[in-house]
Amino acid sequence: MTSAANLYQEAELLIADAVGDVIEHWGFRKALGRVWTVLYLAGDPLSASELTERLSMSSGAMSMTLKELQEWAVVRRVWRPGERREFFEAETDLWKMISKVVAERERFWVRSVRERLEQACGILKSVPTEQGRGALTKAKLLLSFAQLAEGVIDRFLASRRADFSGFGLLEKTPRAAVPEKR
Amino acid sequence: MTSAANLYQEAELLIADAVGDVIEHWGFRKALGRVWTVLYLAGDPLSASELTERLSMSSGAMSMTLKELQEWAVVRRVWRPGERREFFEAETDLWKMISKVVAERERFWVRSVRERLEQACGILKSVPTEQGRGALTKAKLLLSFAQLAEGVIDRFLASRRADFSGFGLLEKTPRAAVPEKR
DNA sequence: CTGAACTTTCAGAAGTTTCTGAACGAACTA
DNA sequence: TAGTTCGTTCAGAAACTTCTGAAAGTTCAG
Repeated sequence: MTSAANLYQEAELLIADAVGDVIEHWGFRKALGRVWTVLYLAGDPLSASELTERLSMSSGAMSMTLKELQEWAVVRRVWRPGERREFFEAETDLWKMISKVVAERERFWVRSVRERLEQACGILKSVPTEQGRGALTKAKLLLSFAQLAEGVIDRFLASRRADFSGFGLLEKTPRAAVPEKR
Repeated sequence: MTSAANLYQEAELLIADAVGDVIEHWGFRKALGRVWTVLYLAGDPLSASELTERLSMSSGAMSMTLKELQEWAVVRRVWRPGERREFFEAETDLWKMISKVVAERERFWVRSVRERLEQACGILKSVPTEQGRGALTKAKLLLSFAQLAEGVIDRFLASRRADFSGFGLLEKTPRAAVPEKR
C-alpha cells in the first residue's frame, strides 16, 4: 500500500471520527456520522463492502447504519448499470439534512413537552394552595418557553432554508469537485 | 393526604418528567432535570430526603444528582440556621445556567472537533492524489463550519447574556395564554 | 434450476450508562 | 463515649444501546 493511500486513510478516519462526535451530540449513533463522512470525502459512490472495510465494521452494522442514513435522507442509494452491488453516496445539501431532522424529531418532542406542560398547568389551576399558585406561575413560564421553541422550529421549517446569512458561509459554498447528479 | 396535595404531586411529576426529557436532549441525565424542576416549582429550599421521597429515588442517586447539579451551578446549597440537614434551591437565572454549559461543555468538544479537522487537513495536503485533493476541499469546508461554530460560541459567551430579544419573552414575565399557531 | 454475489435480519454478546443500597464517615447531642 | 441523623461513596445490579456474525433472503448469470 502506498504512502499516499495510508495518509488518506489516516485523515479519513480522523475526520470521520470527529464528525461522528458531532453527530453523537445530536443524538445519533457515532457510526452514522462516520459512514456519512467517508462517503462525503470520497465523492464517488462506494459499495457497502468498501465501507465495511474502511471503517472495520461488521456487515450487519453497516447494513443497519446505511438503512438509517437513508431514512434520514442523508445518504442515497445509487444504481450503477452493469454493477451487481449497490452503491451509496452522501447527501451534501445541509438544509435538507437539518430540516429533516428538525421536522421529524425535534418538532415531535418539543410538542410532547409542551403538551405535558399544558396538562400540568390545567391541573395546577385547580390546586388552591399557596404552593399550587406559586408552582402554576412557574409552570406557565416553562410552558411559554416550550411554545416559544415550537414557534421557532415552525418558522425555521417554514423558511425553507437555513438562515445562516450574516455568517457568509453557506451562500458561496465552495462546491467541491463533485460531479453533478441528476 | 388531601386532594390538593395529590394534584400538586401529579402536576409536579408531569412537569419534572417533561423537563427531564428536555435536559436529556441536552446530553444530561433525566434525573438532573427532574430534581431541578421539583426545586424550581417548590420555590423554597428542600432537603435531600424530601426530594428523595418526592421522586422515589435512592439516597445514593440523589446525592450524586445533587452533586452534579451543583457542579453545573444549577442548584445551590442553602444553610438554614438551626437545621442540621442541608437544603437545596434551584438557580433560576437561565443565562447563568446556559452559559455555564456552553462554556464548559460545548466549547470544549467543538474545539476538539476543530483541532482534529485541522490535523486532518494538514495530512491531506501531503496527499497528491486526485482523491486527496478532493477530500481536502471538503475537509476544509467541514473545518470552516467548526470554526464558525467556535466563533458563534465565543461571541455568545462574550455577550454576557442570552440574546432572545425579538422573541419578547425573557424581558418580562409571561402572559398566561399565548400563542396562535396556524 | 443452481450457485455465486451480495444484502438483510436477528438473537445473543459486548459495551455503556445509571441506579441501588449497604457501608462508611462526619457532625452533632446527650 | 454512645447514639442519632444525614450525607457520600462505591461495588454490583439493572437497564439500555450497539455490535457481531451466522443464517436466511434476494438477485441474477449461466
